[in-house]
Amino acid sequence: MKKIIHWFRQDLRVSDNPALYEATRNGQVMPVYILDDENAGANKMGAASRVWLHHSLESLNKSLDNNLAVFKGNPCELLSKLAKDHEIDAVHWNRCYEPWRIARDKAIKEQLKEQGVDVQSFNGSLLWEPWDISKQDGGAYKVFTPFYRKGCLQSTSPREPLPAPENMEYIKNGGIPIAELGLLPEIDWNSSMEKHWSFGEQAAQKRLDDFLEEGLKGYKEGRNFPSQNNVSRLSPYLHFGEISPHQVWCAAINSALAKKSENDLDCFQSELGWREFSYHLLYHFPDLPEKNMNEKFDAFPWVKNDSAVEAWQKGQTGFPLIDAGMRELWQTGYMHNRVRMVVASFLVKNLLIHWKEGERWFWDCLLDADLANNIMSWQWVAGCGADAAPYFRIFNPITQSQRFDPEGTYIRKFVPEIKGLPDKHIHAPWDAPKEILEKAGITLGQDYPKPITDIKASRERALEAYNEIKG
DNA sequence: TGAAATGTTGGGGCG
DNA sequence: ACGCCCCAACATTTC
Repeated sequence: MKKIIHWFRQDLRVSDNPALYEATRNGQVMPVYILDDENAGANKMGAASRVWLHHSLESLNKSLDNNLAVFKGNPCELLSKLAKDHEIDAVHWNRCYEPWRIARDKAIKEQLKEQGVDVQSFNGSLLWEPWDISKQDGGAYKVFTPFYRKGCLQSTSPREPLPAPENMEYIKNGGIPIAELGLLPEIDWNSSMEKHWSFGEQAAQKRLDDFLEEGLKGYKEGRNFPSQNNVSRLSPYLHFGEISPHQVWCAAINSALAKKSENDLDCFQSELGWREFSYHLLYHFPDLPEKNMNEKFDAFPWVKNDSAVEAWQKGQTGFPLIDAGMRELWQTGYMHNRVRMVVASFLVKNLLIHWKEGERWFWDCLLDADLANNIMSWQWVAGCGADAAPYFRIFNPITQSQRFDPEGTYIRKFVPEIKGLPDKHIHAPWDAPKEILEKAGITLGQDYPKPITDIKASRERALEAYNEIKG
């Protein structure tokens, strides 16, 4: 019997966990989690993510019959010491792909090997490894469609999920209580957010099942409407590995509805494909978090405007759809994808604020904050990323609102102070006739802000700014 | 995974 | 009856 540490990182589950599965087949297991704030640098986990992590660790610990050993500190030192103290034969983990984690893990592997400890790493969180997908000429794909269709879909199919290990034999160990990681905030802003979610592996499976039963039908169209329940809302679970993309991919293919609506299935799978694309790009272009993929944007005339940024963050821009989205983010730790695109376009294009500013806010507020996805998506919206939206594609927040929230259901949920406005005027209150505003009990500038910018003028200003760098 | 400007077409009102 | 204008409605181009 070998003695093996399974180091949990972004794989907080026991089913379809390749590294854990192999460990339990080969010996006794010490399950370990280490909160590493020392190596992350600028990419230290945000506040909302920490709340999610807290609850997910509690859940995982239960699944492991309270055998999860939790630590805070530098994983290299901690693992090295644990291995010595407990005469460990091997350390297992599932791979992570953020540049700082790759560098850290490489150093840890060397350290442990030097100590005579075997290290095994596995793929637990990507359908295709970034180094297995490349163009004919050997280079990395920079365009989504060929990456996905030629690269991924014509490569080997994702594996079938593994079962949860049975009859695990644990190696007892200390560690600290999860509460002592200090993941929950001192001021209680989290409990209202928590009401919107269930945490942990079983909750993830239930969310997947519910989505496949209720949301997948009509996904292709319905996913655009923030008041409809057609999106999966699996992103936080995927980020922390409470569910694997393999489990999602295979369950979707095998679901009852998949055969009936292939378009919906294809569309949903391609969204998982975008996740793969993000990781692929971050792996091959590790300076993406700091640098514009398109260097022309280094000369872009970004504007500094703290009060505009603050209005955006707090959902006080005077544009109902934007404000609804930003408040959904603040209140629930999540924002519907369509609305993410609209609020991002507004910040970057109508306000000319650097995408990094929005990226940092999302990083801190999103429960699903994920370096690869967040960076790729912001660069995509800003127009500086790989296969990005062309610079002249500027969302009109009013048109988007009329098109994707026609009855104002989503707006009324998160911007209740204007809920008395009729559908026709809820998208642009400043255009409503006086008597209608009065009837709804709204004085613009008091009960709800006047718009902080002129959409037509700011659009033209953005086009001029982009023209400067077009070259 | 846009929006606005510009171009084209065809039906209806009207002198 | 006919031509002219207007303007939706749709298509194409441009940003």
